[in-house]
Amino acid sequence: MPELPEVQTIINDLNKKVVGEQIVGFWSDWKKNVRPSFVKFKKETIGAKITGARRIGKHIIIDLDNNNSILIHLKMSGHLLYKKFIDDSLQLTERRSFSEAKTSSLRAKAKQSSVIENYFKEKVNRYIHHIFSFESSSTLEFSDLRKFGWLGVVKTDEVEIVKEIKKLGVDALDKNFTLKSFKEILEKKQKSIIGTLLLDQSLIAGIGNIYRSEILFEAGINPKRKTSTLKEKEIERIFKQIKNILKKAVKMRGTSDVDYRDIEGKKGNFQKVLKVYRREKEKCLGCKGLVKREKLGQRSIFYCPRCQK
DNA sequence: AGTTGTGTTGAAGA
DNA sequence: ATCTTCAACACAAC
Repeated sequence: MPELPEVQTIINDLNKKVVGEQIVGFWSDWKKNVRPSFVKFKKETIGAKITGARRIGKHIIIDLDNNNSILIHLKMSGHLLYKKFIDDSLQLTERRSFSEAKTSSLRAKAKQSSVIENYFKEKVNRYIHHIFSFESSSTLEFSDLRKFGWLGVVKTDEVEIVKEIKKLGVDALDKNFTLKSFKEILEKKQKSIIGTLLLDQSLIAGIGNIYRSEILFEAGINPKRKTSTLKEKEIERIFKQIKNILKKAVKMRGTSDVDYRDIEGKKGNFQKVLKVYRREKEKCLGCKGLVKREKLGQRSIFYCPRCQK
């Protein structure tokens, strides 16, 4: 789910709210996605204080004061939730058992308590698989319905050599990603389809399925164009919109089209200004035509065939 | 009730 | 190399 703007929003909030917290506990019920292992992860993180958070592409990096860093990828359905105040009636173990219960009698029992019922009304609280607890008694919880997300601990000075990070291309909002470097990437990838190229994290890191559609709409470029056919002016338009759309989406705290939430469980705002994403068969906002949905590779792409040439 | 799609990305196959 | 398909997983919508 989260693309660059959502991850950046999480990073900004972590830096505001979680820096200084000391980790005193870590719990997980999906240990196979904890690296290098649940036991080693605990050993390397417990007792340390959080010194800051940063981002590379869609990866979250939480730096600790013991020369270790926690790496997190939220993949499709991951969320980080920071909970300052945990109601006494909602102890961790209790929340866990209700969370696992889903439809059973335990769930029925959960409904008898209005606090717990409210808690589980937010879907994001029903799939918590990893929990950090802090000395202050607040928690950082990793909710992940589809369990694709992972987290791990590495030495801070070895973050860049983790294979997932190492193979990333330049970050889309990094100042080193310039029009010149964009042109060089296109030069090397003459045979690529522009809509597909924008998703390739090994070339440019951070753009996902929502923003590639929005970027190409704003640039007026048909997603199926081969990169070799793009004219100078068109390349400039795409580049400008990559920066423009991503920055605007960060300002608006990301897109909560379906289930993205910030670390307080609140929605972003960019879904209110989406122009083509998930608007198939609706009126194009630039002309009288209809927004089209097609498959590019395995993924849906949304565009206006009239506005995007 | 079975099929299809979902904001990600790695690995396997061609 | 490079592209396509599948798999990880759970759920909602058709």
